[in-house]
Amino acid sequence: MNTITVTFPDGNSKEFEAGLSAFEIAKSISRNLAEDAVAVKINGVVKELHTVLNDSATVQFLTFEDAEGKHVYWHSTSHLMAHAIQSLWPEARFGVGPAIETGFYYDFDINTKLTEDDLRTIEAKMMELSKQNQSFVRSELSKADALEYFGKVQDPYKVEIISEIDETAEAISLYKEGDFTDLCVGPHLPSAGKIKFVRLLTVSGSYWRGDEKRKQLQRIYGISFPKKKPLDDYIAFLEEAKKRDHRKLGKQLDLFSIHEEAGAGLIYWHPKGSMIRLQIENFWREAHMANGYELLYTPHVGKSWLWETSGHLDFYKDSMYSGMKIDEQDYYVKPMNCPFHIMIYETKLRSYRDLPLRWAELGTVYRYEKSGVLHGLMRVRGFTQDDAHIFCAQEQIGDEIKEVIRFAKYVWDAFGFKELKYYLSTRPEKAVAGNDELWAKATSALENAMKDMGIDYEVDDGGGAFYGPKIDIKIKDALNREWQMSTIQFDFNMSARFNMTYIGEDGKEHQPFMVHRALLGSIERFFGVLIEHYAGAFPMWLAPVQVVVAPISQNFLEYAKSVTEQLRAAGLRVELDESNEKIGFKIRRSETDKVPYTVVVGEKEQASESISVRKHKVGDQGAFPISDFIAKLQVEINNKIVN
RNA sequence: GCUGACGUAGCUCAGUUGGUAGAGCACAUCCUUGGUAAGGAUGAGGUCACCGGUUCAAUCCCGGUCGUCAGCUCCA
Repeated sequence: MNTITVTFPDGNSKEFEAGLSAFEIAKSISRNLAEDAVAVKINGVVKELHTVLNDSATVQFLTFEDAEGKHVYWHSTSHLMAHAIQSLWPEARFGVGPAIETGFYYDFDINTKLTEDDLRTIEAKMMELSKQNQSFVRSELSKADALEYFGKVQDPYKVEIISEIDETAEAISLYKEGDFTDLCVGPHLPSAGKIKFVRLLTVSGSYWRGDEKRKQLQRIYGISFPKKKPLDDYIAFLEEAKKRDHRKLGKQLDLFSIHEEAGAGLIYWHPKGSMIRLQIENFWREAHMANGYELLYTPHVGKSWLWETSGHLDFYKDSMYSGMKIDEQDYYVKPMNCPFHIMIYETKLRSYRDLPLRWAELGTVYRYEKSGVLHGLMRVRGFTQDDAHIFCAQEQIGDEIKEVIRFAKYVWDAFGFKELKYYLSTRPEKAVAGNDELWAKATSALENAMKDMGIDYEVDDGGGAFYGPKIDIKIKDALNREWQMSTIQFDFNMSARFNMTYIGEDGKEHQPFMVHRALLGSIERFFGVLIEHYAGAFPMWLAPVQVVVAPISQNFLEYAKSVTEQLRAAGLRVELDESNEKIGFKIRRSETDKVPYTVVVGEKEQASESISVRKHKVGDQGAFPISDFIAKLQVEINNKIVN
């Protein structure tokens, strides 16, 4: 009998008989391991649990806790869902059904339009099938046989996929689970019984192969878990996200509105929202001035010459607000600020001594976004970019990029976002501007800046804009969701089209490098993310109302007014609750408004010239002299403390 | 833009299988002057998104438009 050596991730190894399956090996080690394992990694490749080992190998058992294990688990769940759909609607034809980062989906073609209720029916069917605990069985066919098989079951989608597989490819694999057979590379769970808790989330349309010219199939998204607790946690997470939805909180807290009769995707900032925005902008301006930027203001419209020169009328006319005639000339609302900054650059002959120029503007732009993509503050038609353009000489690009990254980190830190992720996007196929040399220099400037700063980054090969490479920065919010916010992009297109130059040390004309960067992205979207991040409970420095003063009864209104005046004199944003309500009601109102502090004053406080302080979500803090309270709040504001 | 769902008072929602509507909160007035998350009474408030069609009659059925929501596609 042959023996093989199996090495485990912890470095230990053990002898086994050849010909045992990974599952049997797991069982011999621990019953729990065999129970929890969903797949196995043999010599670094993910395989099914019943894969037979004939040679010595490194073996790592994957459970649902591993990302790769989850992937297998969810992929098998998508098959189980397709199986359930096929049982319920036998005419169903299937597109693709992969696992995704959180869960899975499957695209399919059936005559019925599914509703939320149907999702519950499908879930029930899946549970019924799971109880049958059928194995996932792999089989392999030649391309011709596979085509014949799916031709016979008349699935045009699978036939299309198979017909595109390379002739020279090895056998095509199918997976059968019960009476459902699917084209699939695997790997899968040993059997469907491992799928214990399933939640189907949404049903919607999706284009076959992502092509908007082709048929729209129905797609169901779902997620599944081997235990109940993580499913409950996930549902709780979804509910928490729903509670924090900036559209809901924006209404509740009276921050902003959108008016269908006045135009979709256009934001109205209410007094409280405006106050928060003012704080954001004040910080932004001061930070820029303190970090080597100069501030600009530029117009909102420009003549067609500008947009012809910039190329926007060629590339983006469909998403520009249509032109308006003024004095027989076509003017367009600006979709970008860059051309305006360039106009300022070109008002005089620039010398290398002037560079780098760092010009920043909170520039409001308008872009036509398709009606179906608008989403609260996150995707709008009119928004204010926290834009800046850096014009510099080639030898300065490395330092400039580093400086932008350092500054971006500083700004995100101030808003309470500590975790940033960096992505480098390189030259795409569709690149039309710049030559090989420019792309190479700019790309390495971006890459080296991150390397020098010890920053980990991922590379999105070919993900750059057509006019230059870029770094994108994503942030993680309080619910661990990622948002793409900052972008640092080289632009070879504008500088060339506007024929920008500076006179170098050598007395000759050179084309400056142009870097386009936005940190917050758009103020609107940033505000949306901020609302959700803080769940509407803004830290003191941003809170539109920092303190509510609530007298116990009308008898103490005069004292309450005096307290309010003192707090306002210290620069705090204070509201006095003069309403003829009980203190309990006033407290409730300031709590639901998420005001950081509520100051209660009555007979006691008036007598001792003090105030009682209640902190949002925490409760009564007891009595303080007013000056102590002011000093404490000023520390909180100045240090941008997040509670 | 595409597929589907949806649009009733300022907000959150009931309701009418076709006979023009209701609650809670918010708002106004009055009573109450109360110590840490909702005191009481009364009142006002709606062209049932908009435009057409069918019908004796449309908020309800049909068509279109606008908008919202979940995705898809897109995002300089």
